[in-house]
Amino acid sequence: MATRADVAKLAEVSASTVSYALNGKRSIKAETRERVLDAVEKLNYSPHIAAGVLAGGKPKSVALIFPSYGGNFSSLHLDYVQGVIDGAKSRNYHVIVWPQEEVSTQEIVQFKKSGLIAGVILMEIMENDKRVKAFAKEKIPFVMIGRTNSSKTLKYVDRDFEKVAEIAAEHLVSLGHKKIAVLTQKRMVESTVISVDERFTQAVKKYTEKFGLAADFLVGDNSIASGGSFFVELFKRPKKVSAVIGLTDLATLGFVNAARAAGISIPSEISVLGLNTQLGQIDLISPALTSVYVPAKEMGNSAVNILIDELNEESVHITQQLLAGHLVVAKSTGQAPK
Amino acid sequence: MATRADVAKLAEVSASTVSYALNGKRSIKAETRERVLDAVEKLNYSPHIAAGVLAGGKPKSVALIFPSYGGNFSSLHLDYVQGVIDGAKSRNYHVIVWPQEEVSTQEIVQFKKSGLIAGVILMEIMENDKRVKAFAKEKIPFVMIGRTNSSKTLKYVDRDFEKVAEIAAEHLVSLGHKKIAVLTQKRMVESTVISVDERFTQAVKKYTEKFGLAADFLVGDNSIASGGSFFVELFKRPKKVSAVIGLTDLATLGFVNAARAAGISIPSEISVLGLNTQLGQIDLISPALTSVYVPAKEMGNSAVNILIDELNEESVHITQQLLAGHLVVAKSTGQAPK
DNA sequence: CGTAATCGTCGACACGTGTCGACAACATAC
DNA sequence: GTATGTTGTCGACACGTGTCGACGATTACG
Repeated sequence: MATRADVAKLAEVSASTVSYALNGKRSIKAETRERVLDAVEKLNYSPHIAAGVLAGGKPKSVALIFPSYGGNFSSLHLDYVQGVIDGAKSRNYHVIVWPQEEVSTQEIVQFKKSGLIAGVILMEIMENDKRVKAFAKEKIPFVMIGRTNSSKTLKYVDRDFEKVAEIAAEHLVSLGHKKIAVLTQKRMVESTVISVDERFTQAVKKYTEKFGLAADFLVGDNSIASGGSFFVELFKRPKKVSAVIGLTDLATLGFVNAARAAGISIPSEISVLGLNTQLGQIDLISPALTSVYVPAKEMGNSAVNILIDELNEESVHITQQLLAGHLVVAKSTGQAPK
Repeated sequence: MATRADVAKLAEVSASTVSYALNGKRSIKAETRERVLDAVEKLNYSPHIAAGVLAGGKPKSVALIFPSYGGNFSSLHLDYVQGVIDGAKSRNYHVIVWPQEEVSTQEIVQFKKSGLIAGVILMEIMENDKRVKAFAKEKIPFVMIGRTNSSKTLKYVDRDFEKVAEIAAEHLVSLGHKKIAVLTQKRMVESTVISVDERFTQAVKKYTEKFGLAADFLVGDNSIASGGSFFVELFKRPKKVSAVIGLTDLATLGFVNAARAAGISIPSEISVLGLNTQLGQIDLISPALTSVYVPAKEMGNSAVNILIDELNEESVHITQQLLAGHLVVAKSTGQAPK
């Protein structure tokens, strides 16, 4: 395999000149650089990464804690990871993944000391996350996908719950809806889901009020069965609603299925709008669900970019970012019945 | 950060003794090793990986081509990846992921030359896969998850289609079924799905015959709608079947939903058995689907173990492995109606 | 007791790169 | 003309580890 010395010899320059020609840290005559690049091409040279790291070069790798699979059928995590990988690649970084285990944190700290890792991307953030504390203590740069209430000073990418709620409320209002129901999930202990759900619920509360929508919040869990119960509960009430916002995938799906089974037409009798969902991406629900999608890939991409910006600390950068995602209007929402 | 020299000084031995005490490549007096290990502990020393690689040590990392997300809702890929990561970790290897792009292959070749990668895990194998050719040409060790018809001499982990078919056929026969239908997918061009589906179809053909099951093969695609069509087609026929094997997730789901909507009871009127599915893992289908699950994590785990075995080439090892996965009996299959 | 083999340890070197200081050539300013 | 940068290049060294050859100490064996 070709080394810097080989390139230097072929280009008839010194070894250090080759380095500078390649990394641009000192000025090199254009003609010389040409010669070097030609030689690089001819020898198919690429710098030995380990040697570079050892010699004090900054590592070009980022660690990613790979989520433990939670058991729902969401492709969310896959998209996060893909966003991170693509983002890293576009900036010439590599991604090293770790399983999400207790020991991993300690190992990453060591790996960082080894010089192979520049920073870390975390997902599935929990309240009082031990990893967060460990990385902060060791001063290892990290960015979170998601956040907790105590994340004020940390770097993260998260959903813009308020914006999503606003988009949703606005959409329904624009269709003439006045009374709606919101299908929420009951608080789950020690999970990232807690805050996500609470935040969404609060945001929806805020924006439905703001837009003058009467919203009824139903609490269940994220399952098909729960979706069916929502439907039953809703239609035995006297004062009916004309639209429903579902905050969880399975419950929303269950609701739609129950409605169809009961002969209730969507959207002519009731509109259904999904938030925080991946459902629309697949042909799983009928009619196709109008939703505000989770911009998962973008979030992953953004996270890794924030991290790399920090590493290069070229200037002051964004350290916290909220992404809403777009409303995709499909077949499940329509004009409110008169 | 502590280096080997620091450890050596504290343990009052030479630097090389520290190395040998840690890697066991030369015999060291037990008492000396103790001293070294104590010093390592005290200084929280861990070897600088990049330096090790540079000095000729074998890299302890494996590359994984991260699948491009195909758009179905399967968590299959997530499980593969998790299996690979866990397996690698249990053998003290790290996993570096690449997006599945044309350029990645070339980059991995370079990375390998850089000495940071020992081998590669491939998934989503296609016929005439360029990556396979490239790695074979460059003599980079790799293991595939999945295979093609021309994989005879390559290393891979794949599903044991025959065994799965046998399990399925046996289960239905044991419940007294005589006539069944099989829901298959039409050939898709240039995708890993081709061979998987063909292999399953052939295997099912073989074992239904072997067990004396009359099987009717219906061809559609993997969608809810297609599942509905299957149902319609099946029930307008004169000679009815008592059980159905679904080879794809969405079609199977569509079939079950259509049956329920039509008031056909599962399993008392018709049994449904899913192969090659992740469906049962989630509360998405009702009644719960009896299935032979894809042992995706095990496959990932196995693949990385085959790779690492090869790298260590301690002896002759398994180079090809077929995994069936277990039959999980749920609520969707029962005795054939008389 | 003498010789050979083995054990345990040490010192030295190579691996390939990043980067600092030095220095010649050249441009700029007065 | 001299004094003062600026540009372009080179040589040298450090980074931390794996491992080879050497060598004294110990053991085995006749």
